[in-house]
Amino acid sequence: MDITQERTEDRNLPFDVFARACPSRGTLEHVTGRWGGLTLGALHEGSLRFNELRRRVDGVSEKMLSQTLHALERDGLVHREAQPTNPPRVDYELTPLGREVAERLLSLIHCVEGRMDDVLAARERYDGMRGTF
Amino acid sequence: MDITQERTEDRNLPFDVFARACPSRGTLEHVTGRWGGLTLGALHEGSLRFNELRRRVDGVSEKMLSQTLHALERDGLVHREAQPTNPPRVDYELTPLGREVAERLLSLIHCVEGRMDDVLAARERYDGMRGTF
DNA sequence: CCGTATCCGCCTTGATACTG
DNA sequence: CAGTATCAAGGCGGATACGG
Repeated sequence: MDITQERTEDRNLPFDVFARACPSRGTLEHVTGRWGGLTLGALHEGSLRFNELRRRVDGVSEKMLSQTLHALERDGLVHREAQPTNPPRVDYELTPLGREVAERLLSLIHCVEGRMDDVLAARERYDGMRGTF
Repeated sequence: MDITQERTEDRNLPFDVFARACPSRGTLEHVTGRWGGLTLGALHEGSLRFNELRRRVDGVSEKMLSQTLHALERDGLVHREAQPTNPPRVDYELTPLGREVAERLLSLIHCVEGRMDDVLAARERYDGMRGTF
């Protein structure tokens, strides 16, 4: 019932991410978490319905997507627009704040994707070290 | 013995982060994981030794820091420099690739930190909705 | 000082079933 | 379609002890 379990970290103390009790650490984890980032990334391309999102983010379960969306909505990054029709239609889209965050996140994602061959090469070097030496 | 448990995701397929089997998803998780991001952030300020890092990143255990560093080193984001002295001294620092990634990550972190009051306000609104009526 | 090895509890996750 | 409820399983992460 409590959306996403907040623990000890969420008290109001100075905003130093490195400190255990920093409130922004929680939000950061929602954003960078396993599904949060991919969800924001998907929504950056435009408004999406629940099951569209589910199909787009490969591997996410209904439950996790639901939890993720609630957390992001609560943090003010995602806006939920429900139409009381039948069948129901619910659209999710980024808020202005969400767009800002998503853009920086995508910059990171693209950076990693673009340098992926470097990463793969580094891995082979690393693994080679331990195998032969 | 296998550093950081790689699962099904790590095959060589097209680099579409949204796909379950995308190799960059793994690296992205190392970078944005609970401790990966904070570790990169700390190292962005300069080279650090193991225990300096451990003190800097509040709440990380030896085991998790060790795992995190290995994953980042394997991905070519962090360089490990061991001096065979006694007592041993090991310095960790970002590689050029690591610096690039860390900068984008920090941009994200600072964005979230800077807008934290918006987030907190959004949360109060959200929680208020569910409390009353 | 710099880690690795082992144990173990708990939370996250995923599957399934169900509701509006 | 758009979710919530429930439950079992296992991996993640912490604590501890030990090794180089």
